[in-house]
Amino acid sequence: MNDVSRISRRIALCSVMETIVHCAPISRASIAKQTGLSKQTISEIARQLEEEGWIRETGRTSGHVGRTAVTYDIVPDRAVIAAVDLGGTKVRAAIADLSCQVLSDVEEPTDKRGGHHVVAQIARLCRQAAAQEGLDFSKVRLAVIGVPGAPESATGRVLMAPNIPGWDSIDVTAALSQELGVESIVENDVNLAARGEHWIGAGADCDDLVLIALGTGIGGGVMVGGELVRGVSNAAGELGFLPFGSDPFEPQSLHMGALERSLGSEGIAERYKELSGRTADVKAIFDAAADGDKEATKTLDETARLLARAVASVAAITNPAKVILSGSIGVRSELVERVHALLPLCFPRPVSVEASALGSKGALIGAAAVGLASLHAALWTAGMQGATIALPSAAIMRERGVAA
Amino acid sequence: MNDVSRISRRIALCSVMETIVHCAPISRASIAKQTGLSKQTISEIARQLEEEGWIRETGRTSGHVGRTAVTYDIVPDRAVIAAVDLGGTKVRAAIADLSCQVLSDVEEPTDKRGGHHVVAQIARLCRQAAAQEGLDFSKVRLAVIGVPGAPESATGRVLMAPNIPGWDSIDVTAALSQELGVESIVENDVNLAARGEHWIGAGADCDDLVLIALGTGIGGGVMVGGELVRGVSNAAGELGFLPFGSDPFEPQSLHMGALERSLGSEGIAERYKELSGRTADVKAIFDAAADGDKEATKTLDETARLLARAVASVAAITNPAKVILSGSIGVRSELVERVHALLPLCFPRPVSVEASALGSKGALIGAAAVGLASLHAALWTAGMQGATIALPSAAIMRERGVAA
DNA sequence: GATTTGTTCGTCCACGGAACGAATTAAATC
DNA sequence: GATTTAATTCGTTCCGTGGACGAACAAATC
Repeated sequence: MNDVSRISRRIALCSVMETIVHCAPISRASIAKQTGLSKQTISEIARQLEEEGWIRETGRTSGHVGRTAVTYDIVPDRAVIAAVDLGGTKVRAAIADLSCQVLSDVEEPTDKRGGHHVVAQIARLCRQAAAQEGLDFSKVRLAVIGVPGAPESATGRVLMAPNIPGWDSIDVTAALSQELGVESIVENDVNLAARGEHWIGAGADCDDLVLIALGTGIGGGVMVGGELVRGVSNAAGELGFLPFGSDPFEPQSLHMGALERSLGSEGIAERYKELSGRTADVKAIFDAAADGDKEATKTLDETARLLARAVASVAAITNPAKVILSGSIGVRSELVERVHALLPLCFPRPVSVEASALGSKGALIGAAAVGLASLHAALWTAGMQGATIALPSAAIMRERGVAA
Repeated sequence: MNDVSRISRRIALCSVMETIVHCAPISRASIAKQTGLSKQTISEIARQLEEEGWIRETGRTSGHVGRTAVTYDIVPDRAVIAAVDLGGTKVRAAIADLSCQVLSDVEEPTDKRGGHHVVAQIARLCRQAAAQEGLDFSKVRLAVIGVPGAPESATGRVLMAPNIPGWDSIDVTAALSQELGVESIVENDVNLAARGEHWIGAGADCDDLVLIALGTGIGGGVMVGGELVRGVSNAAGELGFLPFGSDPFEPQSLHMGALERSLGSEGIAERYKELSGRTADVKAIFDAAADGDKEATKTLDETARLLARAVASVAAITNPAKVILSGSIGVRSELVERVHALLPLCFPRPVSVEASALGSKGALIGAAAVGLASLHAALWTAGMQGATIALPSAAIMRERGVAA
């Protein structure tokens, strides 16, 4: 027997697993109803899954007419993944299990020495996170690492990550895989944040969205049809290089993009200085504006105009249902509200603009989402073209008490 | 037997059809080798396909050791589709058959009365194209119509199509389906052009590309991972609304986008007038520049700078492997070369920029591509998630003598 | 004779449906 | 209130069928 004839079992198995992940605990009869497969097919598959340790009996139904049913549940720690959010100042790691719970979040300041030190730090944090849940690290099958910068898939290097010295010259993916002993996926952190919001955050209700992260710099995560857009060199969503805000043809705009120069935190501070003559960091400018400082208010207005233009740009190109603002600066309601007011003045179509729901956990949750989807795919769909096991919906996750 | 158990046959059938479409004429033994299915499975399926009239014997192999093989081929006119490119000034229609040949291109000036008159005209042209190939119109299964504007899938109206009066208030899709008696798909013409270039044009070697059409106005077709990006309201690629070029917050920018106002043909002519005081249309400006007119040259420089910024914008957001310039103005080498020179000055990553290979036939070929893919899907994949029959590659099509 | 094509035959996987026993609740009767 | 009966649901066994594969073999050609 070759590929094709076993494929129906594969499909059946996937749809059973998906149903259990979504609806556990659930009886075999219910699975049969949901999947449309016959009861004895379900029984066969359930027997196999139980033998292999993926699921187990957890109880029985009661209280309604008819025979009680045995209910099955995922064995959550049969396989887990590690999710990591590497920032310029701190690293966070978490473990996510097969039932899609995100567990044991640990955190540390980023090792300033960069290079292999950070690789080792990540590996240590992952082990620590696993240990904290009482899990043997061998249960970890995959690590997803969100990084600020553009991972280059061919070489494993991470380009444009100024806060992590040395990562543009070592094969980070290989080093991490080696250090952890499992496959690792390195992905841009803003992309992951978008994936996170799409799973259980502000974008859970739409498959076409863009997340704009505004902090020290500006970045974007683009999703089309529920899939992340990575681009040919993992550089999609580099909104900092949108050619307006400052003169895009000035040579410096090749290093720090035209928009980033005027919309990044430095640019905002500079604008305030130009208007008022005073030096202040972004937080101080927000405070000053709240206290009625004219120039600070003007600075925020100007900033929001640029942000609105950035939103208009992505809306013009990918026409998303929603644009999510995130990052320490992007989530400020002063900005979000200004964008609400300004966007209709420069873009004719309605675009829903919202602040991030997951905040600083976005990238970590996104890493979990990517990792779990990838794990499911590796374990069960096994190369079936187009077949995927959807993650449980935001509604289900809320029900299970996973707060954002 | 229900869905699941028949699925392996479905998959086998799809992969046999794909192989025949790609490699016809081909023997059953070769199909078996290519698909990995066993010889007798292929024989069974071939028998069924022949009975249903999809394929037929066309010859026998000879000249090599061993028994001669019977070769099979698609019955090309067993089912065909109609492809239509509706422009503001003319309508073109073509028939494309199952073997993916695009036949019998007919053309007419667009009926200026708009509305149902244009619907009727399209239907007539489609019938005419079929008749020209000696095909009974009942062979046509599907029509794909490229239109300038944004089709609204919910209502079937076509928004923002100023040259076709009335189409923003009638259900065009339904009217066409009714008039033709077959399902019809209405799609933005620039999107289709992108799809066409991706199939057998300048973008045949990459799955992430953006086509920018520069003519009277400016539009974009975005492909990510080999799929068209339509956006939540079919308005992806509305590059005219990129917020630079003119002041995006001027109220008029809500009607004609900021970039379109300065990069559309009117904007170019206006720029020339401002610089030189002379009135000229775009073609005359190109001619004047060729004759050494300083202001005309300056106008083109300015235009190319804006175009380069538009390219930079899409490159920053979706990071395509290639940007294809098309449209009567966009393909001019004077512009393409200037963009080649200017883009590296305002965008740090390499992006391949090329002129369209299909020219004015792009949308028509794209419509054929969309239609054929959809027809294949309807006939054989029949709702199998993720399964697709790929169109024959550009190389195969070239071999068959389909010139761009 | 070597090689390739295409058919026939037997086998095996996998799904579905019917029938049935088991387990439980709801209703009816004593 | 206790007991019997009906209804319902769960899960298994058994059998039929679709469909793929491999082996063997006939046919056709160099």
